[in-house]
Amino acid sequence: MPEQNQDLVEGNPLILSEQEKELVRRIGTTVNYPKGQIIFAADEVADRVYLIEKGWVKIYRLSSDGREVTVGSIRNPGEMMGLAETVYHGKRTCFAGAISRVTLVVVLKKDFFELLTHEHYLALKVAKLLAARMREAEAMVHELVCCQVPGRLALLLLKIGERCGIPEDEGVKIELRLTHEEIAGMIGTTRQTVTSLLNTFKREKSIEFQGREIKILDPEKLVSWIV
Amino acid sequence: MPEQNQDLVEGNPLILSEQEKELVRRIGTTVNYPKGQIIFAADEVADRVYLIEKGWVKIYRLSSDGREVTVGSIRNPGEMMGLAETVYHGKRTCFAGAISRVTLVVVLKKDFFELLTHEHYLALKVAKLLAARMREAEAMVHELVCCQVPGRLALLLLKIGERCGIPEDEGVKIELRLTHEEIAGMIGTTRQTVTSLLNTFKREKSIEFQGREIKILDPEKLVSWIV
DNA sequence: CAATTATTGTCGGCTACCTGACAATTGTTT
DNA sequence: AAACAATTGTCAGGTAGCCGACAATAATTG
Repeated sequence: MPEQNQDLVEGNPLILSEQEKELVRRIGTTVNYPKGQIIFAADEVADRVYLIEKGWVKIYRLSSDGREVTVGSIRNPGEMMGLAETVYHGKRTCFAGAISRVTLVVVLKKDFFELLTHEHYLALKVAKLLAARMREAEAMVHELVCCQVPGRLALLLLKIGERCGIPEDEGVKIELRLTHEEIAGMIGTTRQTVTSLLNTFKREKSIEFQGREIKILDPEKLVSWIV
Repeated sequence: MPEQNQDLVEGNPLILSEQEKELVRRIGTTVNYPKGQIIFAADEVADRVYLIEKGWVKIYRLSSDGREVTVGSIRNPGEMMGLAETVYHGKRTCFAGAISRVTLVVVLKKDFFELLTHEHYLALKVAKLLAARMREAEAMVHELVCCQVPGRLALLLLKIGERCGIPEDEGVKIELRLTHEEIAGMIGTTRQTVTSLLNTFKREKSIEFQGREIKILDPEKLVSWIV
């Protein structure tokens, strides 16, 4: 059972506290999705929000040539998703896909808004959450503009490691079984480039492969790729 | 006097309504900044938010080699700024610089939060605002990943035109007097590339220069650059 | 368990775009 | 008006990373 990096829960505005989760659970329905399932799609009406209980979800758009572009980051257990579009407008602009087997609490927009007006400190929490995501998105833009591909890949690995990595002897294991194609979509490059760079990182012993999982051995070395 | 595209005010979540602005004005102080002035800087304590009354502001970060990277879009009159960082954490992560002469209403965090709890529908407005910005940032990421430089420049011109362009006979004039360097920072490319592309656009009569201002003559042609 | 599909590894050519360098023009200061 | 600074225009390398193609594994399916 992957135990979350505990210091990230307290004070992390992205993750709901146990009480907050409880409030959401009370007005929602729990649902399971198998790996690979699409949870919502672009152009659908955004009439519900989700709380992730178990598993990971990727938020992506489709480019004109059909490639998946991960515009948000990966959403972890304890996070909400589908928030921005539900709070704001009518329609989804992106897709949400289950990276692993996922358990979600689904809450209808109407019920969610009612909760927000009653527990009105929650409205502030939502604002904080969106603010934190904003910052993340801005950081992403910054990286895309300033770093080249090796740096972006190194950064991605480090970020994923921090977010949902499992500390082990001699490194941090990333249990998400991302394909190189998925990784490429997250940092704006091609599959081939990801393959070759990961092998470069492996050769210099920054990372190691365990089956299809990646283990970060030397974060320092990865950092040095970030130009 | 640049009159805002009226249909963008109603229903545009980025721009405050007249009543909302009035509420903000009542608890804030009006200040003027000359063109070029830095309004806030990275690492400062984020203890205030701003309402833009007149002029335009760019939100940017500095890359390690000193280039300005515009991570948010340009902020227009009627918009708030400095919101995300004030709502969320302690410190600014980016800079705000006056593109033109600017008039702002400055509101202290404490007072702003008090307003939010009293006029609690305003908290929802803030959430909506941040949600809209999120979407914008995600669109930016998508563009950076999927479009090449000519497409990104075309898109930028079209977006600026829509946001703060002034419809004229035979086109839309962009009154912001952006330098090619500034434009480069907004789409992640170099100054030289911007210069040469703008001239390409001029040659095909998609745009025209009026002094240092740009006028969009043929949006269709610009769209066709977006691969 | 074989058969099929998905994922990874590798390589050569190609091109979009960056880098640096310098001249021409425009804007600003004294 | 002269002097200076900032912005724009242009051009010749150089290169990071894309594209296509194919082989080698690994994972799924019937």
